[in-house]
Amino acid sequence: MAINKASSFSTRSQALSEYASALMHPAKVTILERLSLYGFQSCGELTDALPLAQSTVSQHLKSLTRSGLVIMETSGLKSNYSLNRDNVDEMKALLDELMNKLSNPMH
Amino acid sequence: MAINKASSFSTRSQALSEYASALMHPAKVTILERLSLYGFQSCGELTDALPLAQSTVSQHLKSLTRSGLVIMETSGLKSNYSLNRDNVDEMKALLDELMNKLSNPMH
DNA sequence: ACTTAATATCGTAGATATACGATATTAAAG
DNA sequence: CTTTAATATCGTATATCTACGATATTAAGT
Repeated sequence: MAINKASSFSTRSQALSEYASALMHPAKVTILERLSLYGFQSCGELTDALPLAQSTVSQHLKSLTRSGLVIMETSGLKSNYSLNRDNVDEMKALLDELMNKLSNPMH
Repeated sequence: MAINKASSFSTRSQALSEYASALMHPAKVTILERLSLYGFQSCGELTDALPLAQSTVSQHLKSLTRSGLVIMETSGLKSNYSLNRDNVDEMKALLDELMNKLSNPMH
């Protein structure tokens, strides 16, 4: 069991759910907000700002990168993370569309 | 391990993540859209519309109800589900706020 | 070369989500 | 009262997420 049925749904609702998964943990929301505010942040700066171990933060960053919302660039020893604005915009558009559907029964 | 650190974050980002969890599966997105479109739907109608077993749909409905986005009313043998508009609006406001933060670095 | 520092990865563990079939519950119909 | 129908719950299995400490990797500094 635990067969994956996600792929039987529309690509739009799949994309929506994948982006929603990127917001699923408060730490991830906070990371995205900080990346927007500061332009970029290293793993260490984010670890200092969050009540989580370095390995856990690195794990969250990997998950955000996989989701496409975040980009990593290395600079010497540091890894700098920043928002992928294109995909953030895409997420915004999908969420706006859904919110409009839910607010306005007229399709 | 697996200690729950979610409560160490702001109530706003916690609320956001909880609503995001309600969108985490394409089936849940589809259910919310159908509830908006049709006003209400029974478990059976939703099961007919989705490629999932009745018990799985019932489980998704329970999770959506727990999240506060959906309300259940029984009518004879049937359970009719509809959107909780107040909480949908709250989710919309939280998502709008986040999307604005992510689009516009000015706080 | 050696040490230090930043990050990533590994191993592990508990919690939760997804999925189903089988069964229980409950209301209506006969 | 028995049958039927709609839904919920139970039991179970797999997958994924969250979390950590320990370790590996890698770049820079000495």
